Amino acid sequence: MMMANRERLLLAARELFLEQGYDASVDAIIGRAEVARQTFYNHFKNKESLFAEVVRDCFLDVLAPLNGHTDNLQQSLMSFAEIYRQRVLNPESIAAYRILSGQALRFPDLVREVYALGTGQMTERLADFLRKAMDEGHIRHADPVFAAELLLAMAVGQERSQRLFGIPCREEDEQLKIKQVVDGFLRMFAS
Amino acid sequence: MMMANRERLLLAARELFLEQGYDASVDAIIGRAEVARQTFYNHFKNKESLFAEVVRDCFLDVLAPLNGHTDNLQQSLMSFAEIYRQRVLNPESIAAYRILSGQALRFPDLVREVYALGTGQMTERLADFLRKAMDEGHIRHADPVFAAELLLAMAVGQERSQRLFGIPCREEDEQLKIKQVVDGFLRMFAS
DNA sequence: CTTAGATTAGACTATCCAGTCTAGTTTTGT
DNA sequence: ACAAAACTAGACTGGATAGTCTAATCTAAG
Repeated sequence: MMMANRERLLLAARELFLEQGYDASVDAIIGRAEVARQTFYNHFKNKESLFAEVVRDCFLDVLAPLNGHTDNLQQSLMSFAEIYRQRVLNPESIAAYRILSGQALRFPDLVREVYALGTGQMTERLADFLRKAMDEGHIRHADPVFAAELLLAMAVGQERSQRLFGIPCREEDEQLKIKQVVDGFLRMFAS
Repeated sequence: MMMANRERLLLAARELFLEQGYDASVDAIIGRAEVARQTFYNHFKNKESLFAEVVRDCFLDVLAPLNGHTDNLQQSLMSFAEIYRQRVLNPESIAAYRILSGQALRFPDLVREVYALGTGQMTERLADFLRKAMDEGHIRHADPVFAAELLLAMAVGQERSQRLFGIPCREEDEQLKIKQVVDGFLRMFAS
């Protein structure tokens, strides 16, 4: 059962880090995991290494799928944008973003790594997809990375900031917003 | 000279909070301000009230000017976007964003207030401007708040995230990027 | 000059925290 | 069954921190 305790610690730490940030104490974590102090240090070198492991997990959940077909751009991009928004705007992702950006000075390498695994990879994927669509003449030729970053930014709009800062968002028609964004994007890059 | 010490404390606290977040210690702050411990507590009830005051200052610096003329939309929006980017992406603003979002759970009211003063007001101004442009037929009618939030998001793109996470940004032609964003935006909302 | 308010240095309390260590108990593999 | 590994509770160290308090010094106004 060695793994059971390790998993309990990871789960408890994930919850507490997301709630309280890196300041969540080791005492609190072992308390929630219902595990002895020594057990914690059997499984992890120190608090930092536990944090690194938790954070790596969290940010892999951001990756949104993108079907490779460029024949129906509007539909592909809309379903991509919808899933991306879900992944990126849910409370857990927001908390992870908050904590990670807050620790960017303390753990610069970890934070860069995790960003590369999440948003970085997502940008690359989308850029590849858009490059293909450009080559096939569905949209105008332009820097695909620029276009990808632009679409990602448009898809989340100000909502990430609002959620990060605890601003109550006016509820809106999710689908309509996504359609407006994608249609607008396609009009920007119409060939 | 009573005010001198207060100002020294505010300045030192601003520097240290931006560097180290809310964890910057009172000792460090009075040390940098070269002021005695008791003096600190003469001027501020506690650390939290100093933090609130510092943070309110920082976020007022975000407001970007927007000339009221809708006759040359491209030019107005480009100069607006340029200044907005400068204000929002400079290292101090990034640090402020990091700290503020990190303290959103601890000081929810303060954080909401400061967001409303900064980005919130900026969104309103831009939305008013766009509404006017819509009414005058320069761009298509649409929800002006949605359009404003979209333009703000497009103007910063992924760069805020990259800077928050310490990702080295590929240097690009600032002006070209701004032009592409504004032109794209105008094509989206062409009447 | 005198006095009141501001300032100084620094001691002090009370709390919290990460990480180590001890000693006794349970689980696991063989 | 037995030994090794894992676990438990909890004490302990060393260090940091916010805020209070004291007593001495400085400054400015009357």
